[in-house]
Amino acid sequence: MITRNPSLTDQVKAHIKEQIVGDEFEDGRIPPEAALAEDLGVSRTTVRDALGKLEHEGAIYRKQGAGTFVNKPGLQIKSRLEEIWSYEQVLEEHGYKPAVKVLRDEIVPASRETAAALGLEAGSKVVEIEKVFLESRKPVVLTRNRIPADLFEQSEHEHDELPLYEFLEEYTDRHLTYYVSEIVPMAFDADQARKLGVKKGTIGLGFVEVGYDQSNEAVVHATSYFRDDLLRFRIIRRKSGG
Amino acid sequence: MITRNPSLTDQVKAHIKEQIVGDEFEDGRIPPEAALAEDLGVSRTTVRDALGKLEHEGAIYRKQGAGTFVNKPGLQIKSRLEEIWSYEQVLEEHGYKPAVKVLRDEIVPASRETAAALGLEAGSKVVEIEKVFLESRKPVVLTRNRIPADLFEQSEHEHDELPLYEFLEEYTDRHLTYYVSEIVPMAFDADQARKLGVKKGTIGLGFVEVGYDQSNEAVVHATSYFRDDLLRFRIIRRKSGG
DNA sequence: AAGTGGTCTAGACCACTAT
DNA sequence: TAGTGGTCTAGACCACTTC
Repeated sequence: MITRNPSLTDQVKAHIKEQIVGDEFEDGRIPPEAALAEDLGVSRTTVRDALGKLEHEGAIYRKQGAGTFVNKPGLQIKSRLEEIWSYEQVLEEHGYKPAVKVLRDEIVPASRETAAALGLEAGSKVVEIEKVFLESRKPVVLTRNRIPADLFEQSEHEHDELPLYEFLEEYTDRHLTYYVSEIVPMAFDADQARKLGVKKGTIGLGFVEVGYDQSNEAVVHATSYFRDDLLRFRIIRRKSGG
Repeated sequence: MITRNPSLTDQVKAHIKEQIVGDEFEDGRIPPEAALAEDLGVSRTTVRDALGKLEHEGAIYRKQGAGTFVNKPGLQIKSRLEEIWSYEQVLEEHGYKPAVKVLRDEIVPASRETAAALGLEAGSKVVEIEKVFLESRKPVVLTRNRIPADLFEQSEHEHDELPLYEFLEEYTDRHLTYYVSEIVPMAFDADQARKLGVKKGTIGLGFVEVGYDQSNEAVVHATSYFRDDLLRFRIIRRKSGG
């Protein structure tokens, strides 16, 4: 199911990113687009697409008429909400060595919320997987994923400790492409608190999310809970977004 | 300080968006890019850029080889974190008729946090503006903006009830281009609770943000607090982002 | 005036989906 | 196999910053 090599644009992006983190640009000034294009033997469009991605993730900024520059503070932003795709990765970025523990993995009838989120009949069967992500034995993240059971060809599966998108590609023909996430501040209940290793009533963050596949169909209803003392999310908000 | 007319791309985007919300596409299917380009008399690149923006904001989705389609659920997502640029706008999207009240507007020495966030000497003067946003007399959002005082040519200013980006363009030569926001779940203290019209200890969301201008300089340190019972944020998280 | 990023064009070819 | 979106090219002109 794995597809083609990285696009030219992504190769150019990676190449420039390397030079940025290697601090190879004088005064944080990145060469003109035309020069980059010629040096790398690609069109200016390809260079611009690559720079656009780097700008979007905060690694560089551009000033019309002036040039393109390294954004040093932007490079240091960790756990950007828009870029999260697996919690192991998030914890690694923080310098942790993450571990995953599967607490539960079973087929249950969908709750009303899950059925609504996934567009299922009430009471349809879903696979529900509960995991905690830990760093040096301290729980940081608790997740509950619910996936329609009929997406799976076989009812048995291993590897449920994999990141969800890999798990889905392993056992179904669905590819997660995006999530819509609701951000919920909350006091943890007894169950959540116990699994996160904190006292009941501790304040933390929750996400209520629906994940969609390549055909824009809802494939997963997820709820996640985070220890605010160990992990805090950031986001870059841009004017151009609207 | 206002500049040129909307780009062709943005005009095309607006045109297609109109047709989408007007439900003018059969079966939610949007015409091929080549057809749109010819009909509108622009290049396919321009059409693609416009469609790319619409896809990014969740209004459409594309399937390679198959076509481009209206994303009905995506159209209904309100208060998307990435797109927020003024809280009046957010409240309007929710069908509220927002009001703004300026609680405070004064020049004070920067706190340590503010000085660090803005790269100022400790104790430098900053303009601090505190506002609440209300809907039908209920406070929903409380914000505190701190701007270096020496950005202002004159020490007096009116119109401090304007959205911050308009206020800055009115009185300084800085344009806000993006924010880096940290998301903080919290229990409101007595002061916050009183100003938001809730009980002390009520759980809500906070942002701690730094806003940057067109030259990537920090121009505002903002802290904002939200009533979770009246306003909840969402975000679209994409795999392509990384 | 020179240099740089921003927008736009016209066209080629590839990868994938549907039938 | 036909049709659609995805990638890439080469080049033109504009808007803005810098000197």
